[in-house]
Amino acid sequence: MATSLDVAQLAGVSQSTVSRALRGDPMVNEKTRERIREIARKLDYTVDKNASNLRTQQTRTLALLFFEDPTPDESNINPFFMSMQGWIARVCSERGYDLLVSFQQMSRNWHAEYTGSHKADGLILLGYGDFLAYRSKLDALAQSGTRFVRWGSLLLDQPGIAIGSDNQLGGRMVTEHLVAQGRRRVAFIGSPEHSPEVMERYRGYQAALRAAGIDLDPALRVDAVTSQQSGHDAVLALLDKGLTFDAVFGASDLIAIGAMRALIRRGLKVPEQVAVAGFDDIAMAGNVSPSLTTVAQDTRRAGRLLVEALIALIEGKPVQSTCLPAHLVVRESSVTA
Amino acid sequence: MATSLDVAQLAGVSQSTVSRALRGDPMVNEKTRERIREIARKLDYTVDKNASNLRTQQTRTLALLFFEDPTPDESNINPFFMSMQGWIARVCSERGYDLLVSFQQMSRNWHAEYTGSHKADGLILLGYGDFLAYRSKLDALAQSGTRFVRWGSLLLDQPGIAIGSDNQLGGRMVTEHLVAQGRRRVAFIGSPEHSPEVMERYRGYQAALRAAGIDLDPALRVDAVTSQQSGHDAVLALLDKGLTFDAVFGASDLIAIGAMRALIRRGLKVPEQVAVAGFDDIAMAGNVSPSLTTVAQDTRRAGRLLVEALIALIEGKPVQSTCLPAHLVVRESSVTA
DNA sequence: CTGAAAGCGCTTACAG
DNA sequence: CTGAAAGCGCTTACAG
Repeated sequence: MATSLDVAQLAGVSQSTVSRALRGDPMVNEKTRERIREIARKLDYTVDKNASNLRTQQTRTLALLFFEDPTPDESNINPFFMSMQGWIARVCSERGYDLLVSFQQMSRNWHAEYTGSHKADGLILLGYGDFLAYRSKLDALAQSGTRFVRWGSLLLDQPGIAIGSDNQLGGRMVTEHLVAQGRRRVAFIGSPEHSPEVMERYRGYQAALRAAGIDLDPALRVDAVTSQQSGHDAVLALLDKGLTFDAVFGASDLIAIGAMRALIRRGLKVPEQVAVAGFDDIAMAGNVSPSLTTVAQDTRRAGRLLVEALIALIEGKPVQSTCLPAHLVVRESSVTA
Repeated sequence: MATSLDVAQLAGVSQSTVSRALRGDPMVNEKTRERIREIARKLDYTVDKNASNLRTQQTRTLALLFFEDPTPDESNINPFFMSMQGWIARVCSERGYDLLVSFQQMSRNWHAEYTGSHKADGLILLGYGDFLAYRSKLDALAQSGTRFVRWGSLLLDQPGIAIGSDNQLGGRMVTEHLVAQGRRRVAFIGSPEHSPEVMERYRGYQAALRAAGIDLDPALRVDAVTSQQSGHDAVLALLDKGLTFDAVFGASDLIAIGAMRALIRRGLKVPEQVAVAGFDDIAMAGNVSPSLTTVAQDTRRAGRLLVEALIALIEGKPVQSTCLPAHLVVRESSVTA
């Protein structure tokens, strides 16, 4: 593998000049620069990132950390996050950054592992769940001067920059929509205590019911993690308790789709007998049958914003937390013809 | 940020000893080792990867390269690849490797960029399409001694190690299944010339028809890239030409799902009038309605195999290309009650 | 069992 | 405009 010294030798210049020429330093004579570039190309020479990173103390690499919670579940990742990652990866490459991707349990050392070891200049935190448990890690990150942005709730008391959807408004809109369809007994499936985002969606749900003069029935709230299975089981639990309800708001599309399957399997008609709505607008939502009413989050814009906020942070520019608008997408699962 | 020298100073030993102790060198006195470890922990010291990589000339990083083809499409990545990536990431972390993820167009320099610059010890190539165009890149990779594995076809004349599904058998099984349902006019939607995997699926389709004594009708083959839109448009094209067919085999689930939508929109009953089948078994396949008959590829096993083959390659161990079994998953879209 | 020293391949003041 | 030299923070023969 060629080094800058090999290039220098062939070009008849010093290694310093090669380094300068390849970095486009205008101090280097244009002709020399071109000659050096040509030789480098012929030799398939590429700057050794480890050497240059070591020297400059930066990596031009961002780390994307997925948190799997609460169980290190064997099943697939929420497609919503996958879609986000797609955009994050694109923007990274657009901005000349490499992207390190890693799945994390909330084990000991991830907060020190990336920036301490100079693997990355900054972190993007995605899908972390229980914010109480993570709080101390976030504090440690902030304390150590690590640059990071997280996707999620914009709760006031969390350290660092956050980009997130307007979960509360989203939850409110979707519940208002269900109520507008004449539904009075709206079940909520999800775990507000587990994740601040779900908490916000739940608050929106509460607010909408309150505004409609409908009393909250605590029995209609069932815990669930973000998976079809979990949504499925939650509906069965409601049904088996003999509770009646005419609508289900799943805290995520995966939950809602699982819930819908359970309803249909038990012979209930969606949306006639039970209307269903979710949150996220993953690709599947538009393709299930009946197609799923949901709250769309703009993963494209979110991905871009996350990357750009982090880079700004790294470059020492001012950055603000941002709340993205969410919008209601009405489909078949909530509207009777 | 603490360095090994800081730790050494506090521990009253030399920097070499710190380095040895932290790497678990048994030469170092056990008590000293423990003491050093303790101090390192207190200081939140992490080995600088750039420095150690530079010294050892390896990175313990793998790069995952997605190829978007043929258009640098704005839309989402095939969920099949996303699922694969999930498993790849998990196995990487299990094996102590970091994972660099990058979307590539088949632009100039990706083949030199990763290993030449010591960003990664090896490459995983995913979703590359036109193998003719990539052939020269693969040759260059092989020539430069770059370690790489690719997901895809096991065509004999491609350089390097490949892991792939038995596309031909898969294509054959699904077509045989359609024929067994009494279908005689089976359309194929996909572009064999564009991708070797699709080519193999197409060959399986041909073989199954031949075995059933059904003449191949070239008019029933329509090009499509892997997207719902493309599958949708292909069916419309067939319909608008006035061609008749009683089954559609989409070269991917995305294509098949798009095809199904187009059929339904045009008032055709699936599966009664037209049976539909796909390939991949993405999560959506089981959730659309009617649920989609398809050929399942084991992304979990595939992801593991890709990572382990690449690591073996890096460690200089013998590695073989592997063809994974694919299996038919019969669902509602192909079977009349 | 431990330390002093070389060297991985760069970047960048400093000197000319 | 160019070169000689220091130094980024490690790992690992080599010597003791």
